[in-house]
Amino acid sequence: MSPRNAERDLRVREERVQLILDAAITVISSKGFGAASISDIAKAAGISIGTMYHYFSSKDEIFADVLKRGQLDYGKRAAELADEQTMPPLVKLHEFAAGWLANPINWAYTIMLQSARTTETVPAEIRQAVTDRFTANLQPIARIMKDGQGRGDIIAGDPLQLAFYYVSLIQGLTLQRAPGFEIPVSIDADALIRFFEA
Amino acid sequence: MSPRNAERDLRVREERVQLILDAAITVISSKGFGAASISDIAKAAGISIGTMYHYFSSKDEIFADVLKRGQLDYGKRAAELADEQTMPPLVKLHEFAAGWLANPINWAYTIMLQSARTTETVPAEIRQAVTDRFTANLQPIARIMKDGQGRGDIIAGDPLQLAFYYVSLIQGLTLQRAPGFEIPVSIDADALIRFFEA
Amino acid sequence: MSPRNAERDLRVREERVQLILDAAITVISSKGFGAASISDIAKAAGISIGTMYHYFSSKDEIFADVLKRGQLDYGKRAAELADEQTMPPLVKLHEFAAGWLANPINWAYTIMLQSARTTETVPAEIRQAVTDRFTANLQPIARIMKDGQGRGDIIAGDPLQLAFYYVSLIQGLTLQRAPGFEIPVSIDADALIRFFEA
Amino acid sequence: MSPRNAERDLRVREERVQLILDAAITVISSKGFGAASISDIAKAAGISIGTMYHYFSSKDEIFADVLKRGQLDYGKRAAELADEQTMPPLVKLHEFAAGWLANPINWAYTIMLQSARTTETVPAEIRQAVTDRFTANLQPIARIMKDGQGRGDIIAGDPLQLAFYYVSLIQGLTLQRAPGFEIPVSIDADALIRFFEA
DNA sequence: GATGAATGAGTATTCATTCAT
DNA sequence: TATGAATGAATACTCATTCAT
Repeated sequence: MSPRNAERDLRVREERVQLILDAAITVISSKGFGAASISDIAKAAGISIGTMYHYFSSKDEIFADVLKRGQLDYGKRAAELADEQTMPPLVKLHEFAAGWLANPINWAYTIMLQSARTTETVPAEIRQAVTDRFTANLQPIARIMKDGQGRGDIIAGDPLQLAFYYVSLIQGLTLQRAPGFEIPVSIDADALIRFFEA
Repeated sequence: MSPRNAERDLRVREERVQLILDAAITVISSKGFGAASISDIAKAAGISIGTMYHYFSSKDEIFADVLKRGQLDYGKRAAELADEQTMPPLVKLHEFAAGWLANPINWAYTIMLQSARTTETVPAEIRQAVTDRFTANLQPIARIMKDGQGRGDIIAGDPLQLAFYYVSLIQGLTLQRAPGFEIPVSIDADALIRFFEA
Repeated sequence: MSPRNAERDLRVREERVQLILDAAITVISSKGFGAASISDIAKAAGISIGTMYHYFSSKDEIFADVLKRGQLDYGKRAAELADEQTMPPLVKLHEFAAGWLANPINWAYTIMLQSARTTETVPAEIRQAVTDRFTANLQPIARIMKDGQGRGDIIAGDPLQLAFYYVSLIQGLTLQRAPGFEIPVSIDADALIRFFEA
Repeated sequence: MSPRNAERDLRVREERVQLILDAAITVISSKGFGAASISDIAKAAGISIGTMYHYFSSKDEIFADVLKRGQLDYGKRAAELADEQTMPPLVKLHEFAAGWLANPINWAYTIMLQSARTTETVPAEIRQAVTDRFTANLQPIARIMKDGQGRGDIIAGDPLQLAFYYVSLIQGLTLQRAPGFEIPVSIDADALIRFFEA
């Protein structure tokens, strides 16, 4: 019946979705979360508005998926580092922080995370899902903290709480990086991990 | 006409302005920065839209003034603590963090600060002013850090950088507090200042 | 506090509402129910789109109110005739039918009535309200039927059922009147009431 | 290529067309005339949108053809009854009305007929064609009326006018039948033809 | 023929801002 | 000063139609 190649269609679809999500986070990070419009995103992705709605049913869905993908990528990176066998824990923490701080787009994820969790108009189930993913992503970091404590490299304290403060500090720093309006203080992973060194 | 009336008028005006700014931050913190409308704020302040425009010339001005007042209050509090003579530096840091974390509205200031600094559509001079106030507010905190280092209470390092990381950590933590969607980790000033203890 | 005249404001409001409802039924009757847009109605009413939304919260509400007003007017006219003491019942039926058929806009009410009752996307409570009003409006007509039967002027049968067929016939006839595309049969109240004469 | 294939192709095509028209009237009768979309109809017919456009050049054409087929079917049924030799005229009227009222979809044809004839945006030639078919369809009904008058079974009056009122009454009654929101009056062919009995 | 992704004009709705009273 | 009705530009979303595969 179908003269189409179903497999290829699926691959094209996946590429399109990624294209749109990339465009979305780019626009959000330059225009701000509230001011990012569907037509801005469509323009950035080089597709029409109609096509956007072919892949996403609403602006909210796009934003939710952008955030979800960001959280999943971030969780994957944390899990990879936690499972890695040869790198010392402090180096892992350094790598993770450096990777996050290197991308000037990441502050946008922090804002979106916060907006999704605190804005009353966001449906409760989405707020819960975002919170759950955030909490789940703390686990691998906590494992790294615990490993480091076992080796005597990392300061004492509940590993989960340490992970939480570590992530909060990274997010707090991310927010300070406005291009062109830098604060006269260096933001670097070296200084950051010093707070967690034993 | 009489000086006493002019004086009274000025006082009434100032009260109105504060009333509106209070309403604005309340609405922003509950509905989110992007969704806060002029009519929401007017309703929260118990005045009409027309009256709002007697005191502020635009929505952007209201937002800018909300943020400015927040930054000034915050700076004043930091300066008071820095100048205080009897309290040990670590206790000052504890007090400051506890005060900030206690108010569930403060995350909204963090979001506004960030939005103002990173959104391209915000005029450059406002972005600069916000950054300047942020930088200035680091100074009293840095002084406290330096005092603590002199007494051997606080860890080594550039006091300004320590202040910056301290503030970033507070802001990062503030963002995690979504009412009803708490993360199973306690957020408290005790745990926070431990990172700065010598 | 208010420098406005509350009473006058209310009167202006009521006038505006009527103006909009008038414009709406006019547009609906010329462009069709489905093609009548908010901007068409605003243009016909000589006001801006924003003003429309000042008085009505949605297009659906406008349509519902147009229909409601039509049904209430129609019910009022039926009740007045039923209560009238001197006119013979058959003359009342003639008057009512003639009045309805005289207004070339009335077919639009019939279409709206039908659309509201049969379209699945219309909320059930509105569908029920429309049906209830329709049913209620049958009562005065049924009373006229009964009076006529008592005098031997009107054919036998359940008065409510007679009323129902009478109204259905009027509505069916209304639908046939397309301006410019007339059917070569006269539509008049005389012919209509003959079916109900004893 | 072979005549037999061409013939088969034609039959397949005709079946497809009927399938689409059936799907269209089903969707229209459940979602309403204005809300019926091409993709709804394609889904209901179990074919793709692209395929729809192989058989019909536009949405308007589909609607026009749905209505045309409905009118032709209806006219055919009327002609068959008129030509039938053994059935008494009143029974014919009863049969015709009962057949029409039995199908809960028929109200949609009445709405479409009306919309096509009164909406200004519909091309004049289509409006004329619809009117002409409607008028033509009155002829066999008028013949039945005349036969009945000859036998003394049916009331006096211009047969064409009687036919017109008869059809209008059927259409008016059809409109009242909203599923789930019935009016407490029975709608039946028995009651209907009584109005035409001598 | 069959498919459904792509397009963009059109529509409902919101909201900052103005201004007559 | 205070009010809130009026405005219209901006924005999310829909859907008939086209066309490459």
